[in-house]
Amino acid sequence: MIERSHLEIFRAVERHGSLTAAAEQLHLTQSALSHAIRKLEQQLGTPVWEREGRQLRFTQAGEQLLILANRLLPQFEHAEMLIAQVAKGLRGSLRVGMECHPCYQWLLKVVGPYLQQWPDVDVDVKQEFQFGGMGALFGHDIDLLVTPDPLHRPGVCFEPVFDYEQVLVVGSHHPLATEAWVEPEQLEKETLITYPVAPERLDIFTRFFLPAHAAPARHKTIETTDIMLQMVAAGRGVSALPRWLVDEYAQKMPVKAVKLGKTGMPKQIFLGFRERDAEIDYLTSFMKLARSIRWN
Amino acid sequence: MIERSHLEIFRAVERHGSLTAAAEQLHLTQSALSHAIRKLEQQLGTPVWEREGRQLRFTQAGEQLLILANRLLPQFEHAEMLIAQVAKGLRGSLRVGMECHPCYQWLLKVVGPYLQQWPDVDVDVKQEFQFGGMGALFGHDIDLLVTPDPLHRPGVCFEPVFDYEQVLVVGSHHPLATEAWVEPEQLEKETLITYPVAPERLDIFTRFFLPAHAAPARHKTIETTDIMLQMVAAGRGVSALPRWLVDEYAQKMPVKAVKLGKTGMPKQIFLGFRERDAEIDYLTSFMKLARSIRWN
DNA sequence: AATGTTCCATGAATGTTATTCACGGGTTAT
DNA sequence: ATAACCCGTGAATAACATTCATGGAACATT
Repeated sequence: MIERSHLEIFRAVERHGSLTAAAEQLHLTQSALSHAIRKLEQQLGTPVWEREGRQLRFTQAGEQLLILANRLLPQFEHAEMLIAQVAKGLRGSLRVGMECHPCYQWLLKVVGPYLQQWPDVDVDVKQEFQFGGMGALFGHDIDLLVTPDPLHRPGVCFEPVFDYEQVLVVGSHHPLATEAWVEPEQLEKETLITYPVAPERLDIFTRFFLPAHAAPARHKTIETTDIMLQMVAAGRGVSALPRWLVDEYAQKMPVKAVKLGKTGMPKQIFLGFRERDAEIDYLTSFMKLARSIRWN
Repeated sequence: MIERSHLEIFRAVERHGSLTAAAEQLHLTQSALSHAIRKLEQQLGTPVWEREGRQLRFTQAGEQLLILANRLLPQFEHAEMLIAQVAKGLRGSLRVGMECHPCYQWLLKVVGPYLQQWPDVDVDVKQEFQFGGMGALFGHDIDLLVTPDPLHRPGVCFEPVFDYEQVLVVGSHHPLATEAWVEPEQLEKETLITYPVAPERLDIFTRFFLPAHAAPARHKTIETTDIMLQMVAAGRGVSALPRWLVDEYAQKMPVKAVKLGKTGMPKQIFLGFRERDAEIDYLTSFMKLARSIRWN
């Protein structure tokens, strides 16, 4: 009924004082405006302005329309600007899903510079998914998945963004602290502390204990990295974490990293994304930035 | 660019989940919507939704449009409702101009019931006009003029709304308080207190003193009725006011009304309005109500 | 698998609407 | 008075929106 064009006419008429002048600004003829308003008046059932000699005076209905125009038109224009930015890939929101607990520390280091580089992109981090990280990616709950195990499926791509070594963490005074590496059997009397994740998704089980048909004495789960390492420092157990993470904590608490097996346990973190999104600049840019972050 | 119709489509699609269902609600065909959105997408330079198997998923641009739709459409609808009421004369604002100081007391008695009767009409009272009450009426600064002297001109109508008697007010202990009426000469040693208005617009001068070639000893002006009557009660002067007003104050302070001349001074209050506005219900209703208010 | 249903996209045909053009009447300024 | 300006109106036309008819893709059912 009331269309955006009507509001445009009202605003222009108010600004310029006459139909003719308003028409010029709108790149239309005076006649077009006259027709448009006439029709609107018929629909509304009331005149919106009255001629007072040569000039127009808004009626109360007209005043209402004017208020509406001044309130809504800027919103239309703002939205168009926003969408134009979205279209150009300059603005958007990037929802990052995490399937790897300690990676959160790593992500924080990436997000900082990224927000600088893309001031109009909002970054949102999600950590729990009803149907797993892949489900979240397919269901468009997230746009990017940080995971140590890429589950290749049509429609999604994975790119490795960084390599690291998974190590055993022990308290500084632990007997194993001085070993060059540990074998599974050496941990059979230890308490293993992990994040609360199914064992089949923990490399320490799938790639270390199981192949050797060994197992730790006890298995505890803890949600946060800080508490976990405090437990380890207190000699209450051992854990498996990325070396770079342990190195950071080792500066402030008595923990030590020990190689898992003689050759160590190399791991990779991947970023997964929907194939379709491969052209979104602010998304690929995130991956590029992620790869460039170096760890000493 | 983004039209109201686009927002309608978005809202309907969100509510019903499919183009077909949305089209039905909007009394259009599915094809119409498809075309409309296609064109919008071309203009915006970005798709607004994507097909995901059988159903649609909004893109980020689409989400923006959805937010816009949910914010703006209710405003359009509200404005249309408002204007419909204005058109029917059920809603509006009534700006009342006062050219008669003591009438303010009277107006208050009318406005109360009126606001009850017309809950959607705002009443605004103005008391000062750059070009007089008539000028304000013509200039659309006010819609209704309360005045004791109707100045008939083409385009405006006046209707008497109430008759009263203008009387002299004196303190209860004043020598004149016991008189049945006073003549101009009896006031030649008195101080006359009036509102701050040009003498030629005061009936006490034009209809009482001037015809008798008499005048009061002094003339003071006071803005408010309360202070004026306190001065009179204190014997510091006399004044001319409507009888109904004096009667009200006489209950709480020692003042008395005395007839001006043997026959008294009858007056009328008129309501003036633009001829054009004669059909506005809430305006004529005000006058009708004003006439019906009785004074004991 | 084959079939039917549902939903959307597309292009041509058809209405419908918006806009312009041409004109006339009214108002203001010179 | 006269000219300049502004608005309203109606007919002609250009632009647009909508429908119709059709086809393809994704599900659901058999």
